[in-house]
Amino acid sequence: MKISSRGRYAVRIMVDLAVNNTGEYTKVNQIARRQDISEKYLEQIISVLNKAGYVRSTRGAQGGYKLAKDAGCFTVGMILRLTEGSLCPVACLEGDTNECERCDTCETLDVWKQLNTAINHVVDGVTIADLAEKQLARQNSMDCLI
Amino acid sequence: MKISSRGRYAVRIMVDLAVNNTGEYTKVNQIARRQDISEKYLEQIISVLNKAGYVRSTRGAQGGYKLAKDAGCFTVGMILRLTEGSLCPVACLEGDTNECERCDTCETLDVWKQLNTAINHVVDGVTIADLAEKQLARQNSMDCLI
DNA sequence: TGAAATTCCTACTTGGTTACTAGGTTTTGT
DNA sequence: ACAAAACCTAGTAACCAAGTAGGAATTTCA
Repeated sequence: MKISSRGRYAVRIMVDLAVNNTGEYTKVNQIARRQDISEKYLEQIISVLNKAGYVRSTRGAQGGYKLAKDAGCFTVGMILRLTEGSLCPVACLEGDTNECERCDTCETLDVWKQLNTAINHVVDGVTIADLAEKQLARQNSMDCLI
Repeated sequence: MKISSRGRYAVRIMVDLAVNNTGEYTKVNQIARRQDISEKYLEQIISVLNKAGYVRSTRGAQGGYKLAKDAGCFTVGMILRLTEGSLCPVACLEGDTNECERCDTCETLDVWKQLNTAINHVVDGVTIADLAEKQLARQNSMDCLI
Protein backbone atom coordinates (compact mmCIF):
# COMPACT_ATOMS: atom_id res chain seq x y z
CA MET A 1 0.00 0.00 0.00
CA LYS A 2 2.77 2.43 -0.81
CA ILE A 3 2.86 5.12 -3.45
CA SER A 4 5.98 4.43 -5.49
CA SER A 5 8.80 6.92 -5.99
CA ARG A 6 7.74 7.34 -9.59
CA GLY A 7 4.33 8.54 -8.52
CA ARG A 8 5.60 10.75 -5.73
CA TYR A 9 8.27 12.27 -7.95
CA ALA A 10 5.76 12.87 -10.73
CA VAL A 11 3.55 14.91 -8.41
CA ARG A 12 6.55 16.87 -7.16
CA ILE A 13 7.67 17.56 -10.71
CA MET A 14 4.26 18.94 -11.61
CA VAL A 15 4.16 21.11 -8.50
CA ASP A 16 7.69 22.29 -9.17
CA LEU A 17 6.73 23.33 -12.69
CA ALA A 18 3.69 25.13 -11.30
CA VAL A 19 5.61 26.93 -8.55
CA ASN A 20 8.46 27.97 -10.82
CA ASN A 21 6.32 28.75 -13.80
CA THR A 22 7.55 31.86 -15.63
CA GLY A 23 6.02 31.02 -18.98
CA GLU A 24 9.45 29.85 -20.13
CA TYR A 25 10.59 26.26 -20.45
CA THR A 26 12.25 24.70 -17.43
CA LYS A 27 15.19 22.34 -17.90
CA VAL A 28 15.30 18.89 -16.37
CA ASN A 29 18.53 19.66 -14.52
CA GLN A 30 16.90 22.63 -12.80
CA ILE A 31 14.00 20.55 -11.56
CA ALA A 32 16.40 17.79 -10.59
CA ARG A 33 18.50 20.19 -8.53
CA ARG A 34 15.54 21.78 -6.78
CA GLN A 35 13.81 18.48 -6.11
CA ASP A 36 16.92 16.46 -5.39
CA ILE A 37 16.04 13.72 -7.87
CA SER A 38 18.50 12.07 -10.26
CA GLU A 39 18.39 13.78 -13.67
CA LYS A 40 18.22 10.53 -15.54
CA TYR A 41 15.38 9.15 -13.51
CA LEU A 42 13.51 12.42 -13.65
CA GLU A 43 13.90 12.39 -17.46
CA GLN A 44 12.05 9.08 -17.63
CA ILE A 45 9.25 10.22 -15.40
CA ILE A 46 8.71 13.55 -17.10
CA SER A 47 8.63 11.79 -20.46
CA VAL A 48 5.55 9.91 -19.25
CA LEU A 49 3.94 13.21 -18.27
CA ASN A 50 4.89 14.53 -21.70
CA LYS A 51 3.36 11.65 -23.63
CA ALA A 52 0.16 12.05 -21.65
CA GLY A 53 0.06 15.70 -22.67
CA TYR A 54 0.37 16.98 -19.10
CA VAL A 55 3.55 18.89 -19.90
CA ARG A 56 4.86 20.33 -23.14
CA SER A 57 8.48 20.16 -24.25
CA THR A 58 10.95 21.67 -26.67
CA ARG A 59 14.26 20.05 -27.49
CA GLY A 60 17.66 21.51 -28.07
CA ALA A 61 19.43 24.40 -26.42
CA GLN A 62 17.04 26.53 -24.36
CA GLY A 63 14.64 23.62 -24.44
CA GLY A 64 12.81 22.21 -21.47
CA TYR A 65 9.38 21.55 -20.12
CA LYS A 66 6.38 23.48 -18.92
CA LEU A 67 2.85 22.60 -17.84
CA ALA A 68 0.58 22.02 -20.83
CA LYS A 69 -2.38 23.65 -19.06
CA ASP A 70 -3.21 25.58 -15.93
CA ALA A 71 -2.11 23.79 -12.77
CA GLY A 72 -5.71 23.75 -11.63
CA CYS A 73 -6.53 21.33 -14.44
CA PHE A 74 -4.45 18.54 -12.98
CA THR A 75 -5.48 16.54 -9.96
CA VAL A 76 -3.07 14.48 -7.93
CA GLY A 77 -5.18 11.48 -8.90
CA MET A 78 -4.54 12.06 -12.59
CA ILE A 79 -0.80 12.16 -12.07
CA LEU A 80 -0.74 9.11 -9.83
CA ARG A 81 -2.94 6.98 -12.08
CA LEU A 82 -0.73 7.86 -14.99
CA THR A 83 2.53 7.00 -13.30
CA GLU A 84 1.45 4.30 -10.86
CA GLY A 85 -1.20 2.62 -12.90
CA SER A 86 -4.49 2.08 -11.11
CA LEU A 87 -4.95 3.23 -7.55
CA CYS A 88 -7.45 0.48 -6.77
CA PRO A 89 -6.49 -1.35 -3.58
CA VAL A 90 -7.55 -4.65 -5.16
CA ALA A 91 -7.34 -5.78 -8.78
CA CYS A 92 -10.95 -6.91 -9.01
CA LEU A 93 -12.24 -3.34 -8.77
CA GLU A 94 -10.31 -2.26 -11.85
CA GLY A 95 -12.22 -2.11 -15.07
CA ASP A 96 -15.97 -1.92 -15.51
CA THR A 97 -16.95 -5.45 -14.58
CA ASN A 98 -15.63 -7.46 -11.70
CA GLU A 99 -13.87 -10.49 -13.18
CA CYS A 100 -13.32 -12.21 -9.85
CA GLU A 101 -15.06 -15.57 -9.57
CA ARG A 102 -15.89 -15.08 -5.95
CA CYS A 103 -17.18 -11.53 -6.29
CA ASP A 104 -20.83 -12.50 -5.72
CA THR A 105 -20.07 -14.07 -2.37
CA CYS A 106 -16.95 -12.11 -1.43
CA GLU A 107 -17.00 -11.25 2.25
CA THR A 108 -14.52 -8.46 1.87
CA LEU A 109 -15.41 -6.72 -1.37
CA ASP A 110 -17.37 -4.08 0.48
CA VAL A 111 -14.35 -2.85 2.47
CA TRP A 112 -12.25 -2.59 -0.67
CA LYS A 113 -14.98 -0.58 -2.35
CA GLN A 114 -15.11 1.81 0.57
CA LEU A 115 -11.35 2.09 0.56
CA ASN A 116 -11.28 2.73 -3.16
CA THR A 117 -13.87 5.47 -2.83
CA ALA A 118 -12.01 7.11 0.03
CA ILE A 119 -8.70 7.07 -1.82
CA ASN A 120 -10.20 8.48 -5.00
CA HIS A 121 -12.00 11.14 -3.06
CA VAL A 122 -8.76 12.45 -1.62
CA VAL A 123 -6.52 12.30 -4.68
CA ASP A 124 -9.16 13.65 -7.05
CA GLY A 125 -9.97 16.48 -4.69
CA VAL A 126 -6.52 18.03 -4.69
CA THR A 127 -5.06 19.81 -7.71
CA ILE A 128 -1.49 20.69 -8.52
CA ALA A 129 -2.55 24.34 -8.17
CA ASP A 130 -3.67 23.70 -4.59
CA LEU A 131 -0.27 22.29 -3.72
CA ALA A 132 1.61 25.00 -5.58
CA GLU A 133 -0.32 27.76 -3.82
CA LYS A 134 0.47 26.37 -0.42
CA GLN A 135 4.10 26.07 -1.38
CA LEU A 136 4.25 29.68 -2.54
CA ALA A 137 2.60 30.82 0.68
CA ARG A 138 5.15 28.87 2.65
CA GLN A 139 8.02 30.37 0.69
CA ASN A 140 6.70 33.89 1.23
CA SER A 141 6.33 33.40 4.95
CA MET A 142 9.89 32.10 5.07
CA ASP A 143 11.12 35.19 3.23
CA CYS A 144 9.59 37.39 5.91
CA LEU A 145 11.75 35.80 8.55
CA ILE A 146 14.97 36.78 6.82
CA MET B 1 -1.10 0.83 -3.94
CA LYS B 2 -2.36 -2.71 -3.81
CA ILE B 3 -3.32 -4.77 -0.79
CA SER B 4 -1.32 -7.99 -1.06
CA SER B 5 -2.82 -11.48 -1.16
CA ARG B 6 -1.48 -12.08 2.31
CA GLY B 7 -3.49 -9.18 3.67
CA ARG B 8 -6.61 -9.99 1.72
CA TYR B 9 -6.43 -13.66 2.68
CA ALA B 10 -5.87 -12.81 6.33
CA VAL B 11 -9.07 -10.77 6.43
CA ARG B 12 -10.98 -13.54 4.69
CA ILE B 13 -9.64 -16.10 7.13
CA MET B 14 -10.81 -14.04 10.08
CA VAL B 15 -14.24 -13.53 8.54
CA ASP B 16 -14.44 -17.23 7.72
CA LEU B 17 -13.69 -18.13 11.32
CA ALA B 18 -16.33 -15.66 12.47
CA VAL B 19 -18.99 -16.88 10.06
CA ASN B 20 -18.36 -20.54 10.76
CA ASN B 21 -17.83 -20.14 14.45
CA THR B 22 -19.39 -22.98 16.42
CA GLY B 23 -17.19 -22.67 19.46
CA GLU B 24 -15.18 -25.63 18.19
CA TYR B 25 -11.79 -25.44 16.51
CA THR B 26 -11.76 -25.14 12.73
CA LYS B 27 -9.10 -26.99 10.72
CA VAL B 28 -6.90 -25.27 8.18
CA ASN B 29 -8.06 -27.58 5.41
CA GLN B 30 -11.68 -26.60 6.02
CA ILE B 31 -10.92 -22.90 5.74
CA ALA B 32 -8.75 -23.59 2.72
CA ARG B 33 -11.52 -25.47 0.95
CA ARG B 34 -14.16 -22.84 1.70
CA GLN B 35 -11.92 -19.93 0.82
CA ASP B 36 -10.14 -21.57 -2.08
CA ILE B 37 -6.69 -20.79 -0.74
CA SER B 38 -3.77 -23.24 -0.75
CA GLU B 39 -3.54 -25.05 2.59
CA LYS B 40 0.16 -24.47 2.92
CA TYR B 41 -0.05 -20.77 2.22
CA LEU B 42 -3.01 -20.41 4.53
CA GLU B 43 -1.04 -22.15 7.26
CA GLN B 44 1.64 -19.49 7.08
CA ILE B 45 -0.82 -16.65 7.19
CA ILE B 46 -2.88 -18.01 10.05
CA SER B 47 0.30 -18.59 12.03
CA VAL B 48 0.91 -14.83 11.92
CA LEU B 49 -2.61 -14.27 13.22
CA ASN B 50 -1.92 -16.83 15.89
CA LYS B 51 1.33 -15.25 17.06
CA ALA B 52 -0.44 -11.90 17.30
CA GLY B 53 -3.05 -13.51 19.52
CA TYR B 54 -5.90 -12.88 17.10
CA VAL B 55 -6.69 -16.57 16.85
CA ARG B 56 -6.13 -19.44 19.24
CA SER B 57 -4.96 -22.90 18.21
CA THR B 58 -4.72 -26.46 19.43
CA ARG B 59 -2.47 -29.03 17.83
CA GLY B 60 -2.94 -32.69 17.17
CA ALA B 61 -5.99 -34.61 16.07
CA GLN B 62 -9.20 -32.55 16.40
CA GLY B 63 -7.00 -29.47 16.55
CA GLY B 64 -7.51 -26.26 14.63
CA TYR B 65 -8.09 -22.58 15.08
CA LYS B 66 -10.73 -20.25 16.40
CA LEU B 67 -10.98 -16.52 17.01
CA ALA B 68 -9.30 -15.52 20.24
CA LYS B 69 -11.95 -12.89 20.98
CA ASP B 70 -15.27 -11.69 19.71
CA ALA B 71 -15.19 -10.78 16.02
CA GLY B 72 -16.21 -7.24 16.93
CA CYS B 73 -12.85 -6.76 18.64
CA PHE B 74 -10.92 -6.99 15.41
CA THR B 75 -10.88 -4.25 12.82
CA VAL B 76 -9.83 -4.79 9.24
CA GLY B 77 -7.06 -2.29 9.92
CA MET B 78 -5.60 -4.44 12.68
CA ILE B 79 -5.45 -7.46 10.40
CA LEU B 80 -3.98 -5.57 7.49
CA ARG B 81 -1.33 -3.80 9.53
CA LEU B 82 -0.31 -7.11 11.02
CA THR B 83 0.02 -8.94 7.73
CA GLU B 84 0.95 -6.10 5.35
CA GLY B 85 3.01 -3.98 7.63
CA SER B 86 2.14 -0.29 7.73
CA LEU B 87 -0.71 1.04 5.64
CA CYS B 88 0.89 4.47 5.27
CA PRO B 89 0.96 5.52 1.63
CA VAL B 90 4.41 7.04 2.13
CA ALA B 91 7.23 5.89 4.40
CA CYS B 92 7.83 9.31 5.97
CA LEU B 93 4.48 9.19 7.79
CA GLU B 94 5.39 5.99 9.61
CA GLY B 95 6.64 6.34 13.13
CA ASP B 96 6.19 9.30 15.43
CA THR B 97 8.58 11.78 13.88
CA ASN B 98 9.00 12.49 10.20
CA GLU B 99 12.57 11.52 9.33
CA CYS B 100 12.45 12.91 5.82
CA GLU B 101 14.96 15.70 5.20
CA ARG B 102 12.58 17.61 2.98
CA CYS B 103 9.57 17.30 5.27
CA ASP B 104 9.60 20.96 6.29
CA THR B 105 9.34 22.15 2.73
CA CYS B 106 7.62 19.16 1.16
CA GLU B 107 5.01 20.28 -1.34
CA THR B 108 3.17 17.00 -1.26
CA LEU B 109 3.20 15.93 2.37
CA ASP B 110 -0.25 17.34 2.94
CA VAL B 111 -1.90 15.08 0.34
CA TRP B 112 -0.25 12.01 1.80
CA LYS B 113 -1.47 12.97 5.26
CA GLN B 114 -5.01 13.32 3.97
CA LEU B 115 -4.72 10.01 2.19
CA ASN B 116 -3.36 8.31 5.27
CA THR B 117 -6.21 9.63 7.38
CA ALA B 118 -8.81 8.53 4.83
CA ILE B 119 -7.38 5.02 4.58
CA ASN B 120 -7.16 4.58 8.34
CA HIS B 121 -10.67 5.88 8.77
CA VAL B 122 -12.05 3.17 6.49
CA VAL B 123 -10.07 0.18 7.67
CA ASP B 124 -10.37 1.05 11.34
CA GLY B 125 -14.09 1.62 10.99
CA VAL B 126 -14.96 -1.87 9.84
CA THR B 127 -14.76 -4.90 12.10
CA ILE B 128 -14.64 -8.58 11.25
CA ALA B 129 -18.05 -8.85 12.89
CA ASP B 130 -19.46 -6.29 10.44
CA LEU B 131 -18.25 -8.36 7.53
CA ALA B 132 -19.37 -11.64 9.03
CA GLU B 133 -22.86 -10.31 9.70
CA LYS B 134 -23.27 -9.20 6.13
CA GLN B 135 -22.05 -12.54 4.91
CA LEU B 136 -24.52 -14.40 7.12
CA ALA B 137 -27.34 -12.17 5.89
CA ARG B 138 -26.32 -12.91 2.32
CA GLN B 139 -26.22 -16.63 2.97
CA ASN B 140 -29.68 -16.57 4.52
CA SER B 141 -31.18 -14.68 1.63
CA MET B 142 -29.62 -17.19 -0.72
CA ASP B 143 -31.16 -20.05 1.23
CA CYS B 144 -34.61 -18.53 0.75
CA LEU B 145 -34.24 -18.83 -2.98
CA ILE B 146 -33.77 -22.58 -2.89
C1' DT C 1 28.24 25.39 -40.41
C1' DG C 2 29.75 23.43 -36.24
C1' DA C 3 29.54 22.99 -31.34
C1' DA C 4 26.91 22.86 -27.36
C1' DA C 5 22.77 22.07 -25.06
C1' DT C 6 19.00 19.78 -24.47
C1' DT C 7 15.24 16.27 -24.96
C1' DC C 8 14.37 11.52 -26.36
C1' DC C 9 14.87 6.52 -26.48
C1' DT C 10 16.20 1.98 -25.08
C1' DA C 11 18.62 -1.35 -22.61
C1' DC C 12 20.58 -2.99 -18.49
C1' DT C 13 21.24 -3.88 -13.46
C1' DT C 14 20.52 -4.60 -8.74
C1' DG C 15 17.90 -5.65 -5.04
C1' DG C 16 13.84 -6.65 -2.89
C1' DT C 17 9.15 -8.62 -2.57
C1' DT C 18 5.30 -11.63 -3.49
C1' DA C 19 3.15 -15.75 -3.62
C1' DC C 20 3.76 -19.63 -3.22
C1' DT C 21 5.62 -24.94 -2.82
C1' DA C 22 7.90 -28.49 -0.20
C1' DG C 23 9.27 -31.29 3.41
C1' DG C 24 9.95 -32.40 7.68
C1' DT C 25 8.94 -31.94 13.21
C1' DT C 26 6.00 -31.84 17.10
C1' DT C 27 1.86 -32.48 19.51
C1' DT C 28 -2.38 -34.73 20.73
C1' DG C 29 -6.73 -37.47 20.68
C1' DT C 30 -8.38 -42.23 20.07
C1' DA D 1 0.86 -46.93 18.36
C1' DC D 2 -1.10 -44.31 14.88
C1' DA D 3 -3.18 -40.83 12.43
C1' DA D 4 -4.39 -36.15 12.23
C1' DA D 5 -3.50 -31.98 12.93
C1' DA D 6 -0.58 -27.60 13.86
C1' DC D 7 4.17 -25.88 13.57
C1' DC D 8 8.61 -24.55 11.45
C1' DT D 9 12.02 -23.44 7.95
C1' DA D 10 13.92 -23.28 3.56
C1' DG D 11 13.68 -22.68 -1.18
C1' DT D 12 12.12 -20.72 -5.66
C1' DA D 13 10.29 -18.52 -9.72
C1' DA D 14 8.50 -14.47 -11.32
C1' DC D 15 7.90 -9.92 -11.02
C1' DC D 16 8.66 -5.00 -10.01
C1' DA D 17 10.92 -0.80 -8.24
C1' DA D 18 14.37 2.32 -8.60
C1' DG D 19 17.50 3.56 -10.63
C1' DT D 20 22.12 3.81 -14.05
C1' DA D 21 24.04 4.25 -18.56
C1' DG D 22 24.86 5.48 -23.16
C1' DG D 23 23.89 7.23 -27.20
C1' DA D 24 20.57 9.36 -30.98
C1' DA D 25 17.87 13.23 -32.44
C1' DT D 26 16.86 18.02 -32.40
C1' DT D 27 17.51 22.86 -31.75
C1' DT D 28 19.91 27.21 -30.73
C1' DC D 29 23.47 30.24 -31.26
C1' DA D 30 28.03 31.95 -32.22
